[in-house]
Amino acid sequence: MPKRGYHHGNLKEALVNGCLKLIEAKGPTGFTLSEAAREAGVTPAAVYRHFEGREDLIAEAARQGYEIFGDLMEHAYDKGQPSALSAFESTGRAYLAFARKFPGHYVAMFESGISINRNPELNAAATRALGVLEKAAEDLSQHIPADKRPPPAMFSAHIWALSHGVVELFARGSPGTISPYPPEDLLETGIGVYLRGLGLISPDA
Amino acid sequence: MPKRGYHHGNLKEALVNGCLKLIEAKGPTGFTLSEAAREAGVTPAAVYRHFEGREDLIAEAARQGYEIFGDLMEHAYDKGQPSALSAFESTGRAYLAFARKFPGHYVAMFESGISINRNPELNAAATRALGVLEKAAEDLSQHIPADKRPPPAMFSAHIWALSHGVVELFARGSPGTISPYPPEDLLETGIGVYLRGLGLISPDA
DNA sequence: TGTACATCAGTGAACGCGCGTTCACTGATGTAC
DNA sequence: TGTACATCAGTGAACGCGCGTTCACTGATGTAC
Repeated sequence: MPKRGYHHGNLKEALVNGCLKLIEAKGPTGFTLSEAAREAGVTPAAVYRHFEGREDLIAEAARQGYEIFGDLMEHAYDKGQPSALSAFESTGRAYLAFARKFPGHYVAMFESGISINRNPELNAAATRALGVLEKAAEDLSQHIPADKRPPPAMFSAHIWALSHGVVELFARGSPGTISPYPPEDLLETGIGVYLRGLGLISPDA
Repeated sequence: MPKRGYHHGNLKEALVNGCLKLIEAKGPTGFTLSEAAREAGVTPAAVYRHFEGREDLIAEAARQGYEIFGDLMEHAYDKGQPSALSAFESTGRAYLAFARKFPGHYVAMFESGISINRNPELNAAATRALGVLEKAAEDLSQHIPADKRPPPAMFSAHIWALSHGVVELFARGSPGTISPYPPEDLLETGIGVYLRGLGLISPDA
């Protein structure tokens, strides 16, 4: 990568990347705008050419996260078709894969306290991405025996909560919460038991 | 509460309380030592009479949290006896109740990044509290049909993850993650489905 | 009960520092002719 | 192709501010006799 002179060339992206790195290291409220600028090799004042401030920077990081997340989810969903069950399981795995591969984005999206309604672009990206999850859950929900079918929104909330919990507690370096099992296995087995409880998987599978 | 003069009387507790309040409002890295002092109506310098610094203050908040948590868990566990199932479900409900009633403590304990091994007192409190959860899971685990019994550690990791996820996503004001169901119901039904999947509850209960 | 003294828990001033934000500026790039 | 000029993206100095931490200090409390 060539060393640039007075003009950075791609400062906006560089700032987002610096922001993501800092979020991973110190959490969404643990770094300063000046640190982000330094990370990108630039004066704090330069940040204002591209963002309104620190929060605006994080919101952009979150937006980009939702874009990536949405793409991954759609791809996973399509790949699992035409079976509702396999499409669902595929999105579950993709969820965890995303959280592990893009921890900074994940935090910016779900732990930064930035409202999804902060700006229309962010809202649109989030709505699309979360829509895929909902859809996968609704598809599968159709296959649940009617007498034990929970509302799709509840069903999807359960799965999301389990996934999020696994990410937070076991897929991070969080000390004191180490599990002897890899997060992938925990999530897969956890979802498996849950689906069995709904009659979606045969009892002895 | 009488206005005190030069001597505060119970500054240490007041600082912990201020810290908890600030954690709730701004997250574990979102406030300063000076703010905590101000919250307690005292000079920043006074903090050093009781704590080594900001992190030490948070660690004490976490320790107190684990003490309360441990007490609640033990009580819930005992109350559910002698049935392993009802003891287990009782601790599950108590977990969520704790998270809702003591959000500052909860964050200090599980989201602050403070290591459980920071000091022996903290470690002892955490070990005791988490031990109750493990025990409840192990008891119940005995009742799972042998052919579908997951290792107790995995079983308890699933439940903890589900509980934590419900707390993080649905029991907070986190915008954009609102669910139409109260967190209590989500957790209760989620655990219900899960236990059914393990054959611990009859399929048509 | 009174007094002298030790201990304790807070003050407030001081320090150097990094922060966010603004501003006039300047070097680099793009474009019209 | 060359040149003049507009636009753009960054600089660096400046500002006032709140931070963490230290220090000698002082007011309040506890205790010995």
